[in-house]
Amino acid sequence: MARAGLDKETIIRKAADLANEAGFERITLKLLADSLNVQPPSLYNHIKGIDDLQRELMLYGWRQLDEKMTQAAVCVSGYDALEAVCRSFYEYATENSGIFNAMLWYNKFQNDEADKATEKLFSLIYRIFSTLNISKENCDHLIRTYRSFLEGFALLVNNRAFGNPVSIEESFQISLQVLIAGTKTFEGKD
Amino acid sequence: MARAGLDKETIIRKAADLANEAGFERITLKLLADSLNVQPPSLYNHIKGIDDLQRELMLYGWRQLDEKMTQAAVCVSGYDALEAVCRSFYEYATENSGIFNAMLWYNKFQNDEADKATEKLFSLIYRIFSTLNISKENCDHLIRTYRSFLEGFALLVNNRAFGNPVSIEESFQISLQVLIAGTKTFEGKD
DNA sequence: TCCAATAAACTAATTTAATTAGTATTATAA
DNA sequence: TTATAATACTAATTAAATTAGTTTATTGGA
Repeated sequence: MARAGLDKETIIRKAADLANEAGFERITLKLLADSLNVQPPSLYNHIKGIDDLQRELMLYGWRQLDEKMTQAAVCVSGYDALEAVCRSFYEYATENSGIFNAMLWYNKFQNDEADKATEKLFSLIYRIFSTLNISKENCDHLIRTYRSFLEGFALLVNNRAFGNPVSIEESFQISLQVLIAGTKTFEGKD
Repeated sequence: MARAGLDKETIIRKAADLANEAGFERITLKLLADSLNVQPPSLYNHIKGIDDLQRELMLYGWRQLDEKMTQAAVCVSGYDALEAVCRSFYEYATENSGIFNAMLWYNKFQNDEADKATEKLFSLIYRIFSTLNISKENCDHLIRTYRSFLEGFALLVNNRAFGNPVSIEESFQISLQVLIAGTKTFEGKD
């Protein structure tokens, strides 16, 4: 039988596609194997199992997001950079809802690789905040504020939990205004 | 064989306990049945299956949270009420991480019952905002801002995604300060 | 009180997914 | 060219969800 030419990268990419199309929770090794025209056990030559697959998908997402956010911060500074970076997070999370779902469970796989994938991202945000005349200590807290809002907002959008006809784009814009106005009250504090 | 005296309520409560103790994703009908000293098929006399169980757990959570938040809003007003209500959300979500996890997937079961469970909650928040001299339109957006932040923050706390030793309690406090300061810039607007 | 109907539990069987064991075949590199 | 390693396979196992069909307890009239 002809070799399928599988490798880890191919498998993760296909899983990412399936996650975005059908939903993260609906990925099974059977479905994945079918999409790749192999039998489920063949996948075990490249991944350790479904937990490993999910972990790889999580890492894949954070690495892609890091790339995208870093690009968004090029040639902008201050609050403009902050806004650009937030917006790129939102775009990635909503355009890749399946992968984003895998990323949410970040915690469960806590390890060096995961830390490495998010470390660059953190230092990017950190660099932006540090140009805003905000104390290091408040920086740490504000990063959590923004991260919470962004993950929460994207999650709710992806889950179509915002029921009424109010514009989601406008809500995002106003939310950023609120956060930024609030952040400004911390300039020079401490 | 003696009847176990099962009913839907008993099953949901036990599932809620298990979700908080072992994690929402780890609930199986086998585990649940064992905890209730029955065989898995017996559960089907009261619930339609595992999807139905998860949906019921989601509703159970939103009803409990509604109750708790309403209590938190008694005898306070304005931004104090807003803060009290946010804090009670946070407490519930972190003290009931398993149930909160079920609540997150709210969307997937969108129906009248789910809407009814969150409707009261929405109108509570709405009433609070409407005392703050904020336009109806901005109200709609700000509710999304707060909701996103609160769900995101609780999710991250529950998943132990805030790695560093910075105080989580302090981050929550500062986040609320940021949101409230930002919200104040919308007073009288529009 | 008795009995029919209903509800609640059961056992047994089915389906589907994840995983493991063991085998065969292809590619590669000495 | 041949040994080795990698890759895919089939077959079997385990575990969970679910369905079918049966039994037994409860309960509300006659």
